[in-house]
Amino acid sequence: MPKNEYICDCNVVHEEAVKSALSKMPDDALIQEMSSFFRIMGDSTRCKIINALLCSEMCVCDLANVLSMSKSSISHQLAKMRESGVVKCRRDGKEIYYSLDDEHVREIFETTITHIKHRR
Amino acid sequence: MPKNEYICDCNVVHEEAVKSALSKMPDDALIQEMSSFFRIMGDSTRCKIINALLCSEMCVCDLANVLSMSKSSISHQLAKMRESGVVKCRRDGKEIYYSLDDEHVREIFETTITHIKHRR
DNA sequence: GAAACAGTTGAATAACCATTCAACCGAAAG
DNA sequence: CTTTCGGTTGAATGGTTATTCAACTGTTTC
Repeated sequence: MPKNEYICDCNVVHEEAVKSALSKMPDDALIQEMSSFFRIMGDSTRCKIINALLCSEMCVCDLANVLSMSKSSISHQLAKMRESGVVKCRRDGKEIYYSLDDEHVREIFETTITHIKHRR
Repeated sequence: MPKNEYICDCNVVHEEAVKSALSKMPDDALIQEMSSFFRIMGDSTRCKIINALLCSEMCVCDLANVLSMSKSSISHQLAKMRESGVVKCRRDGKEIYYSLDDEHVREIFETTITHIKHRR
């Protein structure tokens, strides 16, 4: 009789809860997209960008001035934020205007502010 | 006359928007706490942990079995998640039970799932 | 069409971080 | 008090990532 029938280095304590959690676990693609979304939000530079975009859409030069950073650095961040579904953009002449992807992003951001302030 | 009166390497395009965004920028402490919160959510292992905790509270061994990972690894992650206000814990005898810090965390997590699925 | 300017991109460096391993702590049971 | 077991912790390492720099696009204006 095996001492431990589980993969990890300990015995399961609550078998029903483990089975239930396993059955409700989303597929790996969704987990990857979620963690990627949060990872992109999880940087102080990008949080400042999101904060600026809460007010109004902005071009790269505007954001560079708000954050006192180079265009290049801001552009690199915006590219990642766009890829992860945090911001979207539109071109108008020479300028490219960035804004939050949709209201979900605003909601997630503002609920987090509430959460942080609440637990202080 | 200086060609560029701004800190960054380009001219501002929309001065009013920049000023407005600067005046509404939260203090640095809040930005740090927010980005730290999101950074902790932004890892596939930790997203799976949060998913498991949506169902019910769990001890470290339960989570190790759900994720097929070592106790040590799970424990390291939980320590960070606790520090950033994602989970809380309580001791009952030998076991320590972890759960989501509060309903805000659940709301942020579920809104993000909705956002990801919506933009697919 | 050439200059000017908003923005992008790739490579390189330096800082950061997830997992592993081994040792350790603390509560319960014998 | 000793053993057992759930859980924590610190150091080490391999992988990831933010910023800088320099070169490059694409659009407008002259």
